[in-house]
Amino acid sequence: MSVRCHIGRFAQLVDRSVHTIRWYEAQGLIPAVGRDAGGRRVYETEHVEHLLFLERMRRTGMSVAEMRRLTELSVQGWRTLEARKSLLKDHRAAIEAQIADLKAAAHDIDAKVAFYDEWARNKRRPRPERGSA
Amino acid sequence: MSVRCHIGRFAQLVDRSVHTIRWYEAQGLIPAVGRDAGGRRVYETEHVEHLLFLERMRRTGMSVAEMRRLTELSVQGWRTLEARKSLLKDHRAAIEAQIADLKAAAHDIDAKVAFYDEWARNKRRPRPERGSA
DNA sequence: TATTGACCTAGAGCACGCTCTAGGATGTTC
DNA sequence: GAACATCCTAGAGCGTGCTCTAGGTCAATA
Repeated sequence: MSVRCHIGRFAQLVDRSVHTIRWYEAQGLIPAVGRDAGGRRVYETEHVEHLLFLERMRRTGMSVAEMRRLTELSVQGWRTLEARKSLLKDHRAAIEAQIADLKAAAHDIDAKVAFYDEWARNKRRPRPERGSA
Repeated sequence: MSVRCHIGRFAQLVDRSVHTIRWYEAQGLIPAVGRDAGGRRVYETEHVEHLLFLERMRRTGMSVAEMRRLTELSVQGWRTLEARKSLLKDHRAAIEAQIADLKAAAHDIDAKVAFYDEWARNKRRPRPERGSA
């Protein structure tokens, strides 16, 4: 499926606001956006794919600076493949670290809820309080 | 192990700055902090445990508003156990959603890296570009 | 041709979570 | 008793990532 559209439709496709799309472009996150005869931005399939990928990175904690770097590199073609791989591998490591944090927090919550349940059951606060809230 | 200390040591124990600790207290994240004869804050074991738990929540995306709510509830004793459980279960669901996002992103990165590798191997960009960067 | 809606630029404003400054009090050490 | 670290309050400032306003242009529709 091929795309060629103005900013409103594009914003819908990548699930960001029109304001945000223009701001992303100003931040260097969207390469080579064309204009129509009336000066309006025209987006193509590649822009959608690029932004959907960045969106996934953003939602997992990649900063605008890193997304800009990735975008800069990608407009420079094959010479930057290694640099892009390196950036992505760093982000992947950050993702793994986040997953570890999240799993630990989920475990802490389970322990806390069990603590609350015991408290409620016995109608008195249990002694060995591991982590309080 | 039992703790009774001033703000500097406390900040070390929970790995936040002294500034941040005072700010957290102003935000209602630290309940019932005592003072010594000179007016300096005195922290106990329970404060350390409370903050270490909040720190885990914070690192997994819990907002200051939610941490404040949890703190408010916890100073009110057993009557708020259900409310606390509910809040924690909501956060646990948010954590599961984050983990799903992170796993999807890791998968996307792997696909992108594979794409780059094929590009480098063939010295030309592969056709079926699923997600571009 | 008048209206309407989508678009344009430039720049201000905002929510969040800290982070730091200024000016001063306290308390331990030499 | 003087120096120095650590603490205090009140409040300003900052980095990030948007979000919105003002004032105007463009093009399709009635």
